[in-house]
Amino acid sequence: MTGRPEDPPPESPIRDRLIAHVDMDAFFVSVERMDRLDLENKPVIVGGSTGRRGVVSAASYEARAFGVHSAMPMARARELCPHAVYIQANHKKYGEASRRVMKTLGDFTPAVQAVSVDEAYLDLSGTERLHGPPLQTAARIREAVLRETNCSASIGLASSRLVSKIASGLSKPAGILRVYPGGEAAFLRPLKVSKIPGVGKVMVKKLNRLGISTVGDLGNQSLPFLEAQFKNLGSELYRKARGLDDSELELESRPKSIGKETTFAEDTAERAKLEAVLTGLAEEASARVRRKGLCARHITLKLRFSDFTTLTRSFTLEKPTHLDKEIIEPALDLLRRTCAKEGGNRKFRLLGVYLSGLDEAREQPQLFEDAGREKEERLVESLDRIRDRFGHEAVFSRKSVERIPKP
DNA sequence: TCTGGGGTCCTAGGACCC
DNA sequence: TCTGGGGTCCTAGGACCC
Repeated sequence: MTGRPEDPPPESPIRDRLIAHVDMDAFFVSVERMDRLDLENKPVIVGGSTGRRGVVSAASYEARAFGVHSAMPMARARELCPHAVYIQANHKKYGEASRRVMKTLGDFTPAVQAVSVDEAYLDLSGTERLHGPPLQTAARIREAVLRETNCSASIGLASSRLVSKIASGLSKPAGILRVYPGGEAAFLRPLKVSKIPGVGKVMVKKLNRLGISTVGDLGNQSLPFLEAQFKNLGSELYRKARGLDDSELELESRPKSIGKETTFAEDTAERAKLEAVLTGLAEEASARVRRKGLCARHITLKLRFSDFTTLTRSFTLEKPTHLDKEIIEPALDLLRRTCAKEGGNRKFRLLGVYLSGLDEAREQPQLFEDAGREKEERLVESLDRIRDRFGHEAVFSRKSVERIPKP
């Protein structure tokens, strides 16, 4: 990262950067509209997949007019907007559309950080001679995305990730908003504190209790006061309120964790079913870890009871692994121990497995006692090949098959 | 109204080591 | 006998994001 001629000298002001935050508008809805012209101008709601137990993943602007928003329980959405078109979320489809969006963004700069399926930061610093003035560049990016994917995007332009993200949010839908260097604090001052990324429901409540409702109010507080109230978060708030953010784009990153969880259509206390489901979840999570060429050291079991209380139990392996059976066994063990201790006869609402402590999979030295392991490696390899062609459901372990009740 | 599934980051206590 | 200080790892929980 050092010594390249285009790097600015370290003392040069960071605000010379030009960061764009590209945020797709109601992305899942746009993708669904690609192959359904009849959805144009109608309220459309894309929702979760667990029977009636879903939440809204995306709502078209027509649906939002009725008060529907993402993360809202589907039951509530149906009350507010019964005449909307309801569509089951298809994440595979959105992932493919997302790749096309990111590829299009990559035509403007190699410095693209995809932060989620529908959002990316672009570092456009120094591209003015190539692309022209920033606002014009943003308009061309928006048009290119629309042309290539038929999806609408909003774009914020500013000197940092923080401010460009807030700007894109305010410009929605299909807008472009630029905050000029030096104007960050004035731009932020009138906004509600909830506009600051990282300030959620809990923090808003706490701030409001202190008489702080706008970013301007927040900016009037002293650093010691905010630190006393919020510890480390306080100093972050102090900086964010002033639009200060010198964080870099993360252009290449390895995931920190990979997990798979599911909410049952109906709560259950049936041990055989729980173990079968957990086995399936662990297999799928470890298959995804393998696909990325990684190994995991920590296994976390997540469970949620009928009353929505949620707990996690984790276990650290001696050696990282990506083998199904080395993950399934400890996961089942965590489940059994937890049931014995605090399960009682409580019904479960959700089960999940998360794998973390991820690292590159390394070739293990071939020891004699590893013959069984070697066999296991070849087994999962061939299973993965089948799954690559036919999907994860093409192959089940004996355990998860035996115990999954026939639909 | 009744709460998905994929994640990230932070905090904090206790164990353990030097 | 009374009792250090720092660092790292493990575990659990919680806020937050899309």
